[in-house]
Amino acid sequence: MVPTDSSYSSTGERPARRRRKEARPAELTAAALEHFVEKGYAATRLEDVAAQAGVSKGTLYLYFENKEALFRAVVEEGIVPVLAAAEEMLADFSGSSVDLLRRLLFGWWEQVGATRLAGVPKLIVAEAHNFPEVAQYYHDNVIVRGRSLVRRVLARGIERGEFRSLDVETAIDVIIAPLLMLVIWQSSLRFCGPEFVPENYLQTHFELLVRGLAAGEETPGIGVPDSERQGV
Amino acid sequence: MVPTDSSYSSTGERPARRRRKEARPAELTAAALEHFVEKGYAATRLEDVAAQAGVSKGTLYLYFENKEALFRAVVEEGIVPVLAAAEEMLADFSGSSVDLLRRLLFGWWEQVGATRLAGVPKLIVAEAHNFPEVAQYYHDNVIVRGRSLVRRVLARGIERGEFRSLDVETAIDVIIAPLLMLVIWQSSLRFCGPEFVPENYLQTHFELLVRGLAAGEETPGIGVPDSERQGV
DNA sequence: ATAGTTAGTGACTTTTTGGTCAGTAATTGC
DNA sequence: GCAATTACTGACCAAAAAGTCACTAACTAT
Repeated sequence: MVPTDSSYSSTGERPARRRRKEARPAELTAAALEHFVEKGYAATRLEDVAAQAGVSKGTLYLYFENKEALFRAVVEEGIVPVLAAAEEMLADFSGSSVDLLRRLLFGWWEQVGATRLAGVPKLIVAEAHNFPEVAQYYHDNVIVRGRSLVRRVLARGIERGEFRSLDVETAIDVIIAPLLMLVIWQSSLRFCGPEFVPENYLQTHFELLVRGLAAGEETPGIGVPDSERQGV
Repeated sequence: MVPTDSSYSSTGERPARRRRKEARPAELTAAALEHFVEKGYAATRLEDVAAQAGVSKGTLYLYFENKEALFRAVVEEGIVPVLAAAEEMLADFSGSSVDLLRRLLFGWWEQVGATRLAGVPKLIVAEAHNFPEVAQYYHDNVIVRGRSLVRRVLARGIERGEFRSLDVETAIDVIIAPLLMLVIWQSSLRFCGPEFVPENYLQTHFELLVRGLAAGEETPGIGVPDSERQGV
């Protein structure tokens, strides 16, 4: 995010030039992610990215063929490992499905939502049309696998009689949507004041979900609106 | 969206030039909305926008001072009337709060989600940082008022004993998030295949909500996870 | 008809920025 | 030390797109 060696002396001369072949790519993609999320792909100037990473524009082109390659690297970096960890956690879990769902939601928040990775969904949403192949990559490696995680939790809960049976595929989307919206909000509209607490938001979402999924008696009024109901 | 008079003759000569002072601005903003949503603000070429509206670039500059003014016009156009209609509907409604909530969700879908206006949220999300004053306008005139609508439905339901009491402000966000995510998805990732039906998605969201909001006995397992519970 | 008004045009200028490369200096091997 | 290597620099180039304006032609009033 910031050049590691930023020891300006008080006289204002620039920091000594350093050769750090290993560290450059990660510093550049980190800086690029920040700029892409903040300003969008097209409005991001590579010179600014390079400057934030503490190098010149020419150096950026030593490590990335062009702007699009940098964009691909930003997206492809560091997303998959998180999913792998979650998949493993889910495989050997023995508690209730409600607990499992809670773990999934809050684990996601800690591993993704509260980190710099939270900017990626906004980036994908904003640039999907301009980079269809990157969007496809994200779809196959993040969306499909993420949906699969939720699907397994729902199936488990239904099988064990903890959740009522419902349209699983659609429910997955409804469960994930507030999570995505949370990070998208945070990385675009910042005027959700200090009274907005992500943990409370997640907790409310979770509570609504658990009650909404719970097996039990029918809740009245869900099917056809009263106003459109014909006398029987 | 498209030049009204697009009668090319079979010989390939261009359509006759027409003077249509009144119609131009709306046609230009409609074309611009499409391009902005599809490619993003910075990647949109004004020459393309003008061409799609059936005029030259010079004409665009007759009606809008510059690119940013065009962007502002796109956002400010045609959002408020929809909200006004919803506010009125809500004011004189006498049925159950569940029905009211249903009307709000599906009414929003018909009036916004299924129209070209559906692209605006993605546009705002993507460009909020580059146009803080436009984001502020959208916040004050759409977000605040939209949240207020949902707040009144929830307050009404709680007051009448139809809904349990809960953290209303946070619940509002959780209710709105899947709606926004729906239109954002649709205007960016298009690979949600033909098996994805927005109406089903809305119905599932609604059903989860109604059960989640319903007044009634406590559902176990919501508070502290079993795994973290100490013996009493 | 026809002179006057103004919507509309598109070639041109200006600005911005992605991308290049000849040169510089930090590091390594001897 | 000193030469060889190469990470790094930033002035420069070229392409793209915003923005301008002298000119054209559709409409209008008389």
